[in-house]
Amino acid sequence: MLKGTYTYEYPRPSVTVDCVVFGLDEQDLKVLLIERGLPPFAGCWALPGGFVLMDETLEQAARRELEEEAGAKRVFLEQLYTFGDPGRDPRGRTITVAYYALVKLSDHKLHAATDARAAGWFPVDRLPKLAFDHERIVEVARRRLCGKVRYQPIGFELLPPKFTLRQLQRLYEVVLGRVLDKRNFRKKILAMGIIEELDEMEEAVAHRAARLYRFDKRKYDGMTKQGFNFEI
Amino acid sequence: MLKGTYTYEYPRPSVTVDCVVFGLDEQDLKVLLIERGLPPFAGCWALPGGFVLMDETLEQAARRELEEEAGAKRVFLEQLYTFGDPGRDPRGRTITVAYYALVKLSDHKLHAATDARAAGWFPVDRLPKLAFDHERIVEVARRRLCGKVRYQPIGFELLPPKFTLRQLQRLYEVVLGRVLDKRNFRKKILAMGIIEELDEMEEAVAHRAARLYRFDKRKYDGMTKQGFNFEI
DNA sequence: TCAAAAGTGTTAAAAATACACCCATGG
DNA sequence: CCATGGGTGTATTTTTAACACTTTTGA
Repeated sequence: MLKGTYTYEYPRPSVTVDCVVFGLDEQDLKVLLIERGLPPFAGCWALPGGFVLMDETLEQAARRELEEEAGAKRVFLEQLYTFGDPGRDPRGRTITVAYYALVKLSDHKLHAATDARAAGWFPVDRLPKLAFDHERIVEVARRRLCGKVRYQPIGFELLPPKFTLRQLQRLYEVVLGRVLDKRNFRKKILAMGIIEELDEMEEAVAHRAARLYRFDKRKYDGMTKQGFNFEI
Repeated sequence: MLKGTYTYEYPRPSVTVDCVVFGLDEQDLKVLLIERGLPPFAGCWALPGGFVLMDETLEQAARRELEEEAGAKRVFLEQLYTFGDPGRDPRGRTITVAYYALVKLSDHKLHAATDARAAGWFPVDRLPKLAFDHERIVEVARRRLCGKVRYQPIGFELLPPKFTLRQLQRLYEVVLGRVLDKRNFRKKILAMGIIEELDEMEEAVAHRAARLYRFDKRKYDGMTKQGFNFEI
């Protein structure tokens, strides 16, 4: 991407991508934010993102930014919505294609890669003031996650590869914002037959150790072809 | 929008909107297409759409194109997805924000307004070859409609303001692609209490006339606030 | 031995499904 | 008088919801 002059017959907007990166820890659902170094909104927290290059797809742009700014590689990523109101960027008309990503906070190579700029995980319901219209973007992402988690098995993207049923239940409770009945939850999720019981137990807990499970994606894909529908 | 020269430090893509306009008639679910007059893809059928102007929102751009190219005003319109692969437009990098619209084919001021260019309604599962990646866009729109119609009362946007239960049922059958049980369907939809029974009957049919109903949006909005969830 | 979470079944209520006949109308 | 779709109820199955105690472990 050479800096130079590019001339067009009609004015064109800039196009960016922004990513709402969700992670789950013991306390809450969290969002990864980057502290902006440059104006506009210098010193303000913002979503990781940047300009779309001319020879990359939108998803590639989002993955590139995710890697450059958040150190996140090979994560679940899905297009969210495109925000393009005139005036959303004081520098001039900018259209941003927002994505949301789900990462395993246990993989904590994450903000390591964040070159020199401050990065941090913030509880999704106690965010600092954000740059641009990023608060609205996070809100749309939160709603999408809440809706989608119920009928697609994407929640596993927020957990380590091996997890307990309690972790899984807490995930749904946090994302959906309501408590679930333990026995009914376990019955339902196990009846689906898409999570595999392992011969391993939780370790180093100050109480009875829970069994570990793993999401069986191959089986899920097979069942999906047979008409199975995931639903919590 | 003056034609002239606009110069930037970095290259910028063009940004367009395209609309998948769905309508329902006695036979099928249909999509509105416009015959292209100019290259690329001159003579080919394509979705109505065009460039986003610098001072309008994306939705305004979509509504403007819908009105200019399809004569459709005040219709249900929702953002679908943004398509931006390099190479999807042979003229150069073009990112399109796709919308889908639902219109009442009974309002047939529709393709009237289509200035000089040919427009036509095509069955969604027997489309001609389309320009650009518009086939993919229609496919994404069809899936969105199929998913959304089940948990949001948007189907009514495809029917006249007063409709029979049979029409409503056929709508769901066509969109979902499967048959529904008449008695169970009527039971369920009436039990929701969001459609109002009118003192009017169908006219000029060669069999017993069916009662007309109307979607009660006020009531639906009220119930939604109380936690009601529409579901078919 | 205590605190903390793991694990486990049954019952009742609600929702979904399957299913068939008579009625009204216009041609 | 017949063809066409309108309109209606019940029984069965499935799904969901409510609910409490015993077990295991480490501190």
